[in-house]
Amino acid sequence: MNARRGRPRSEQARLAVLDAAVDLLRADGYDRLTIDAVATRAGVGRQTIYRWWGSKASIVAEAVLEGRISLGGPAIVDTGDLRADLRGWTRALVAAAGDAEEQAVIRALTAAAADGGADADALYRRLTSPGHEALVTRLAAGASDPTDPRLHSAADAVFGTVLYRVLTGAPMTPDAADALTGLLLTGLDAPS
Amino acid sequence: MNARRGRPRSEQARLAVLDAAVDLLRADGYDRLTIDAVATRAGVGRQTIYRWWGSKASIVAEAVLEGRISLGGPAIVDTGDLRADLRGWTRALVAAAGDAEEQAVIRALTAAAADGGADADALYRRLTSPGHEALVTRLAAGASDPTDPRLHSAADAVFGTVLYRVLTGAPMTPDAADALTGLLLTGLDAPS
Amino acid sequence: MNARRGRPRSEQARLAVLDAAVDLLRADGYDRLTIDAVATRAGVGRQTIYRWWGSKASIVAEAVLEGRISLGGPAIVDTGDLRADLRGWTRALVAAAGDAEEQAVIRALTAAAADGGADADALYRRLTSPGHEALVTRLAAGASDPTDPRLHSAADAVFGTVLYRVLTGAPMTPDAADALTGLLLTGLDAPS
Amino acid sequence: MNARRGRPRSEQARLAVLDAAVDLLRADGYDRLTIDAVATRAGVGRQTIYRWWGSKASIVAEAVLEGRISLGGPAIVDTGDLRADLRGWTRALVAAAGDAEEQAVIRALTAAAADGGADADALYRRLTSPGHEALVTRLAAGASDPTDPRLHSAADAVFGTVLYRVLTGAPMTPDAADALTGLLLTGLDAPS
DNA sequence: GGATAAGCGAGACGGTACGTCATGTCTTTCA
DNA sequence: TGAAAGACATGACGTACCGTCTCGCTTATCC
Repeated sequence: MNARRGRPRSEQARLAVLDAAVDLLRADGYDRLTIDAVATRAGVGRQTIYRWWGSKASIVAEAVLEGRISLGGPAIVDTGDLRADLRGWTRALVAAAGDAEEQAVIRALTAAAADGGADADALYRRLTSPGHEALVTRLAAGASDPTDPRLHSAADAVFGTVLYRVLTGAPMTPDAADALTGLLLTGLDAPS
Repeated sequence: MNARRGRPRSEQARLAVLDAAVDLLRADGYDRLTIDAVATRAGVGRQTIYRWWGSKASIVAEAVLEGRISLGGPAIVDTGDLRADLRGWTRALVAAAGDAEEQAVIRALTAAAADGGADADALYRRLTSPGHEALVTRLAAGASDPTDPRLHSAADAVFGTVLYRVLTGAPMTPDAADALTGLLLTGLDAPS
Repeated sequence: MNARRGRPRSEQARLAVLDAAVDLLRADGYDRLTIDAVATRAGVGRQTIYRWWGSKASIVAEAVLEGRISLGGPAIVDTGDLRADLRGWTRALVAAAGDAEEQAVIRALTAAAADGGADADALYRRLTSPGHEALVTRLAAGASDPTDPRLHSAADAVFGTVLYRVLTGAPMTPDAADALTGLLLTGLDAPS
Repeated sequence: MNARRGRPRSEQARLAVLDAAVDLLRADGYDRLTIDAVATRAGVGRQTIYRWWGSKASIVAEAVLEGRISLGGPAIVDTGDLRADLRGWTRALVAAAGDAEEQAVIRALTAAAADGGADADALYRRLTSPGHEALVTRLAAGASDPTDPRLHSAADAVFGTVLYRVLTGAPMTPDAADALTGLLLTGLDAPS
């Protein structure tokens, strides 16, 4: 019986907005991403954006939720050799963070989270949590105590370091990546 | 002799601008900090700001350079007990980062660095480097090899983690601080 | 087989629209009268208005046609004394035009006629013609030549003057009304 | 001592705005005259218009004050023959009011006065008063009593009738003009 | 000590984007 | 098939800042 009255929301418009936003974000960065530009590029009325999103951050958040934008790096494999798996994955993450376009996205989203409205931090959490969770899971699989809270600390340290280095304009080198994984894994090996 | 002709730059105006910028930054955050507002609050013509700084980031950078804004936390003491010293300092840093106003500044400057113009990353480096250097120095003093590059990695991890947790809206707890220092120091104890 | 297929037009909706339009017109004036507001107040879909009227002016025109809005002043009596009848009626018309709400309607409809779409002048004619015709009829009853075209000129002069004075923000006084009727009746007494 | 500080108002911009407004008014009518369009055509920032005028009506009012727009018809001559002079002038006024572009202006300004903000009626008065005053003066020159208040009533009747006929979409014919002047002059000849 | 020069507060300039409002059209469900 | 609901693209509104450009005034050095 209940099926909402009135014209239903246009899925086409929704997708066009998200596409346009991601394109412009990659091309120009977050601060030069304007609602006007998104609307124009998407071929959509400005009011439509305000109706459903209301802010740049909301649009980007939805793009993140749909997986159009992510920061997790590649998936983590489990070969049984934790040290090798983690080293490889961290190197890959660092390499991704070294890419210019990827960096633009990181900066854009960090800016969104930082200058941020109410939902901005949630956005950031959503953005990094898939990779974060995957990392914790892989660490737990190789750990003596899979519930050790230090696993989360280690994962925070990995993402935090990558982010920090991007923001200082000095992205990590593969050596720095190796040093970090070594440090953290050795630390985790010891009892807390 | 050449001692520049014309009216010299007004130190009073310079200070008023920096004061106003810091006040507004703390009060409203970086994105709501406008040149207009700074000029008005400082009782200064807008052109004067453009003449000497040219952008929001430049003003904030100068405030950082003058020590009006810093992110380093307290100074690191050296009692001979590296573990205790580092644990105490990290807890203090984390406590500082838990303060609402301090958090506003962190977010503000992160936003500046992230959505960032040309000088933004340098600004960020300048902002964190005093604390970063002090941390590396203290670590070196207690390390078997004071030139170990992993010292920098550890310092990056500390600052990166604090930053990352602020951005996700979940600032670190004292326990998380302890876990992180334990992890890193244990890692550093082992040979690379 | 019934003549008209489908759901018949809702008389209730039609009346609600006209009521709402007149209310809003009196309250806010013509320029602040919006289709949106009429639809909302009438509890009617916007499309219903576009289907049957298509413009603000059309709605107002229908309200005029139904006598919900008029500008004619009172009815003209015929006591046999043309001068007295006309003088009394003109005074009444002028008094009506001095009323604030009545003035709002006059201004509203004049605006409609002036900035007007295609039908606006027709609206204006419909609005004033009942009073105009009644006035010509009364003049004809007292005139030596009931077909004298100057009767229409005199009627135009009466309505035009009232309108003009309202628009200049200086509504007529009873004395001015008397002066005008005197002028016109004396003029009509003389042969053309 | 006092000489206003800051950049002085640009006369060029002011003139460009007035020119653009008059052009667009003549071309499109008052309701299709938008601030946006005026700014664009004048090559002026929108804010500049809002700074000095704040509304369409204010711009038009200033154009009227500067004589760029008027409704008075031609000047009234005084050949000694009042009847002939007035008949000629009224015919000219009616002829002018029959011109399509002139009519657009009349409608535009009537709309402005009618849907009108605070200053709109003053605008209308300013618009018609030069012609009105000239007419009263000419009537006074031929009248037995130059202070007769009926002279103003007659002038109001002339302008009011012309306006009314334009608004009803039935502009006056030369014959109607003659009828009106005849009516009023005969009325004025008789004692009040 | 008068000329020259540069910085100063003030404030207007042409712009861009904002977020809101109303328009007229279109598309759904319900009666 | 009419009517309500309500989303759609469009475009003007008035505001806030942007970065630039005159102004008159002030404060310095230089001839």
